Amino acid sequence: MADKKLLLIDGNSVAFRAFYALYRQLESFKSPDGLHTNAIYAFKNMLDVLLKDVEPTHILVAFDAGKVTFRTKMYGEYKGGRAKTPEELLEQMPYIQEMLHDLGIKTYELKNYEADDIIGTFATKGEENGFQTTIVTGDRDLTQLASDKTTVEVTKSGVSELEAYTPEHMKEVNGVTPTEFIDMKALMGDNSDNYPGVTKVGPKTASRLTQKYGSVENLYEHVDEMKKSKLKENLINDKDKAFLAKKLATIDRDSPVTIDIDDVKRQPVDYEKLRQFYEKLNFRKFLAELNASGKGQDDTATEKVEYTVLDDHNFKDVKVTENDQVEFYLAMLGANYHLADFVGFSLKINDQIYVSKDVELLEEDNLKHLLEDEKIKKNVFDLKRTTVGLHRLGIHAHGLDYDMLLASYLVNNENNSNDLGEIAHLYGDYSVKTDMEVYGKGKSEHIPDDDILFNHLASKVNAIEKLKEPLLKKLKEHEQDDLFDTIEIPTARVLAKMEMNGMKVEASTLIQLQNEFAVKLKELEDKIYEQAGERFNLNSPKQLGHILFEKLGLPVLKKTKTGYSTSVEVLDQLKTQSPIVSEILDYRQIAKIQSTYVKGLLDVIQPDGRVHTRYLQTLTATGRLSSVDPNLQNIPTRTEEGKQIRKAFVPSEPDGYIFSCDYSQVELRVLAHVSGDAHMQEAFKTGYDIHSHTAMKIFHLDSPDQVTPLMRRHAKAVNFGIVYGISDYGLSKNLGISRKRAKEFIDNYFEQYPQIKDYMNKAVQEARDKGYAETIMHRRRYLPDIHAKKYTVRAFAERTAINSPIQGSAADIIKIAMINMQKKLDELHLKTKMVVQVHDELIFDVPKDELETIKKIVPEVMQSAVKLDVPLIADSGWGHNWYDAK
DNA sequence: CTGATCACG
DNA sequence: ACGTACGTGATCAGT
Repeated sequence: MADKKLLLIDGNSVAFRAFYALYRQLESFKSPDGLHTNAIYAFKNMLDVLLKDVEPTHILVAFDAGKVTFRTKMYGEYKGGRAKTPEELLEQMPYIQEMLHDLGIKTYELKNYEADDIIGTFATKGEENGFQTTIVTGDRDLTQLASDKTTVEVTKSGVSELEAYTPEHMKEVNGVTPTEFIDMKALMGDNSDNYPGVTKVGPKTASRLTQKYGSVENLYEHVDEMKKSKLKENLINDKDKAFLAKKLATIDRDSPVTIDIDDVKRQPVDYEKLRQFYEKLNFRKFLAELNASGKGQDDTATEKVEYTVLDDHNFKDVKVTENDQVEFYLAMLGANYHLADFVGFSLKINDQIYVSKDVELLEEDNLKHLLEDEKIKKNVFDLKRTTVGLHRLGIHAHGLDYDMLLASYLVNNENNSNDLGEIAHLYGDYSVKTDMEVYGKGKSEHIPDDDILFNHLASKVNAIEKLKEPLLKKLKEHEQDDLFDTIEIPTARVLAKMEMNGMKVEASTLIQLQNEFAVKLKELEDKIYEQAGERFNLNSPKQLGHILFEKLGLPVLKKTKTGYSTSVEVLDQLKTQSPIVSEILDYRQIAKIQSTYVKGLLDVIQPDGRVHTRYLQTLTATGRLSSVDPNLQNIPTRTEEGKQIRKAFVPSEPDGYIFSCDYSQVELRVLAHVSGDAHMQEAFKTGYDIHSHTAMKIFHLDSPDQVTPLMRRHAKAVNFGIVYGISDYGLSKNLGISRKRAKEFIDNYFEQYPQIKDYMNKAVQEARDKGYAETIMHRRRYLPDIHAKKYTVRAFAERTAINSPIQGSAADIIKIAMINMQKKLDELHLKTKMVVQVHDELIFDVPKDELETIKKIVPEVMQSAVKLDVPLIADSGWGHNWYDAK
């Protein structure tokens, strides 16, 4: 017999979560009849995940039957004062029930009882009948039902993440057993259900008392023995409240339900009705799934795309003029397009689609011309990838001036997918599958049969064409057409050049370092093992924690989720306790450099003696680039050992130079600009050292001479903190000063730079009003969490609202500088190559005789990228390797 | 595949 | 009473 598995879902609570998970898309999720469908859609998505994970034999979705329950009769204020359920959600509830019915899932509600009680009752039935039970809810109340046979999954942020409450997890979180959780709630009450517990008792105190006394009843038997205290007084005064709260908090595990466990057995899906339902609500994704599964089909079978397969004979038939609409897609298997195998290509010219696996056809005159002619405009998905791929075939692409990937990134960068199919789905087009569906993943990744592959490639060019207009319309609505045309598209072209050029890395230098570091590491290892009295894996935080905190008995200053923390922060404080600690720190530092940089870089030097990174242009939330394979944006610079790595980065020509130019304080200058703060602007205009200036301001000094190095260091941290959306706690931790002192710094700061404070308030308010934060070039970052109920979540969104326009505008600025820079290099026919970007810094590979020109033009171009209310300053350095270019 | 750690701006 | 600085990527251990 199959396993007996019971899934119990709190329908109202999950629908509520589902509704808010897609709240931002509320108005885009509408059926043709005008019904909102976001909660129905998200509910189904979540249900699919659950069905897959749990594989239940029995399911019940319980709903609340109405406002009046035995609890409201007991206590009139129960769940009073709650915000009314939004009408847009209420209207969806019957449809959720209808959908569940079509899916063969039982729904149930019971007059006078809440969904919780139905679930409690079935959880009991499940335990009695030998079921393994999973409960899913958005409400922590139900966690009291957790047992060895019953797991309670509580939805975390959104609906996709779940927190599994087992008795063990309950113990970790609340320090009590599931049953004791009821007593804990009795003492602390429940704000969201609007009943009080004992005055001044919160989760901490409630947990402590429950752990000590086990139950409310037992606590009150012993209350007289307690020491005189405010707490004791409160406990005595609020005894009635506590007992009432206990009744309210207790889920009825024996409510008079009229159905039994056999009635919730999963029934067959009614595919025909389900299809009609999806059609009525315009759920194209689920319809596509139905089609794909071949279930409940009618005459709308999976869309087959018409295409012509190109080969040696017919490729000449492809003809194109400047007026044609052209889409092109070049397929490679694998993320790293510098190396990945070609799979094929697809080409759409007006209504005609061509596909082929033979990418060498692209080198034929007519096709090569099509791709290289600037006047023939091509729409693509991932301009940079396409450009690099074609370059490997000897084709120099021009006229790629629309990129679906970049467009979708600008419109909404919450989803950072790089998959054409996934992105198409976001915009309601399910005609194209994801690469994962077609190619598989991991071990089973493979190229499918021709008809499937060709259909996939054809559907891609189709989707690029279909979604172009809607995406351009969105860009226009967002006032992002300039950002798209004059920044992102040209940046993609510049980055393609930088990546293809790559940077020369001398393996010999790295190998020499590798040997030196190996000796140092061996010495350190020996010393550490000797003091530890045993050999162990130094790279394992777990084993290291065991040695330091259990064997050697060092004090535990910080813990992680999984055990002792052994981070730098902790070890730095323990340095004085034992010499082993300093040696571990040294070991860690060198081991990091050895494995990540020396070994890591050696692995990615290509046969041309160079590394070819990929800049990810559509990943970050702020508009910055990121760099992978290898990451050239985190090459060490802070320690001398680390810095040595930079000696391996050399110019192409032996007597050439690496030239580096970085913006000075670009983020603070952006802040001075966007805030309009007169004092900060003045400081930048007069060319003050900004951190000293800040030190003068916050320490009330008259002259820069009075600023000590410590004051400057503190002021610098405050300036950084401001950019990050400061808190006194964060600053105090960073500087190792008291929280009070940190608060003084911040207060002084805002007093001295009042418009900065105004800016921060305005940034947060604007994010609340608009739902997003925006850079000087209209790059957006959506911040749905700005309305979150939980303080931590909301506060994070607020800091983000402050930081994103600053970090993002700085990213806009350097992108403009890069575009102008490449243009200048081309105009002057220089051989110098721009090779690396590190957020506020550009690195160049310069032939000897161009150094003087570069010294002059690079800072000029960078400083004039945009016109701010304060000057932009860029500082240069150069040498025969990256280390010396400072 | 996730978490801890540490490299960068 | 609570928990916090903003962005990233690579490596390793251990589930």
